[in-house]
Amino acid sequence: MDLTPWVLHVDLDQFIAAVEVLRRPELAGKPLIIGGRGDPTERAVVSTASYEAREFGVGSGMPLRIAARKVPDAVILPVDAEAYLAKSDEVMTILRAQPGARVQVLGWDEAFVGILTANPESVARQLQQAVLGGTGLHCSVGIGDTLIRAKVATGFGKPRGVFRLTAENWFAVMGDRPTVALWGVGTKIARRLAGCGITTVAELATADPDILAAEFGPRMGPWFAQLGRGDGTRIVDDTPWVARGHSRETTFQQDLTDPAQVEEAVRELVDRVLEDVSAEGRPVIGLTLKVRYAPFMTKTFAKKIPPVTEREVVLARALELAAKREPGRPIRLLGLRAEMPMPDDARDGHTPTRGGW
DNA sequence: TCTGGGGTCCTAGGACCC
DNA sequence: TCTGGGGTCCTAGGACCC
Repeated sequence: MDLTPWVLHVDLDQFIAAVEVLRRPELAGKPLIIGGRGDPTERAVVSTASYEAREFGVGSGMPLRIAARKVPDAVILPVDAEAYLAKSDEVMTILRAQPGARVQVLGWDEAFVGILTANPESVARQLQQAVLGGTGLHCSVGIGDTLIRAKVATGFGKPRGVFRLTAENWFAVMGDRPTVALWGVGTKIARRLAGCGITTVAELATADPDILAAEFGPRMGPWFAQLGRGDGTRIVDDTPWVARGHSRETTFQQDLTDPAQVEEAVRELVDRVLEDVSAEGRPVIGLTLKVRYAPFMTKTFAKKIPPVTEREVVLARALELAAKREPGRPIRLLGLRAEMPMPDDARDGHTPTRGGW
């Protein structure tokens, strides 16, 4: 037996839509859009669309209003975060129950599974069967010799499939694709890379490290080159997640103009944020207030503060931040983020990634 | 017809200190 | 009169992901 450490990336297919169909089987096969409070006349965006709705060009992040216009027959449902979290927990429990599996959760609907095996495809199929049998949900599995390759592989397995991406076939599969196909490269970075003459994954992999460092800095430069090669850690880290902070945001259906309204909104944000923070018993050591005046105009105000737990003190600090806004300008969104102190041992050793593990 | 809400990490530039 | 060099911390903003 030739046992090798493999990384499997498990990604549930159209997760949110699938959970809704489980609850309401009559929705199966219909174009389904989940977003906001389920009211397409409100300011909100699409969280997930079923494959049937995606046929019409609807995708996550699209304004609900526009999505509803594209698919007049769509069933539009409100986001039910608690239901998705509960289903997600079921899935993760099943994954952890697999013999020898180490599980690193990435989000509601995806996780890395590290496992020692001679046949990763067979393990992948087992995982799919276990998840389907236990929850009724289908998933795709990417197999890789690094986390990055496993994550990227999943896209080629969707839906309900399995795909393997390793050092052997990385360049054959990914080399000619645009850099934006990589996990962690969005449209902005892709454009800056193109400005350096780098448009494909293969070009990024062999790019001059000095040029990348000059353009993106000492950490991100080397990181992007590594990304182009698919290289990186193969260690699935199952240490429990410690949140760096918590935030709450509110988009107002009608812009706020009255200062008293703004103060009331800040008050409410503080209370909502503190619900999460105090549940963990950690003090607040920093606040960031986000103010959106118009669709493309957002300002943030940040302040480090001595560790504090009292609501009244946090509120006073938040109001100080709010006082820095442009007075009299209509506000479309307010957000408040509270930072919390990290245990010393949870700080270090992280590979630079954004919004990831 | 006009962009949610929850996260993470990186970088530039200024303040401040020695 | 003129402004080094190194370090840290903080703020503001950018980018990405699900």
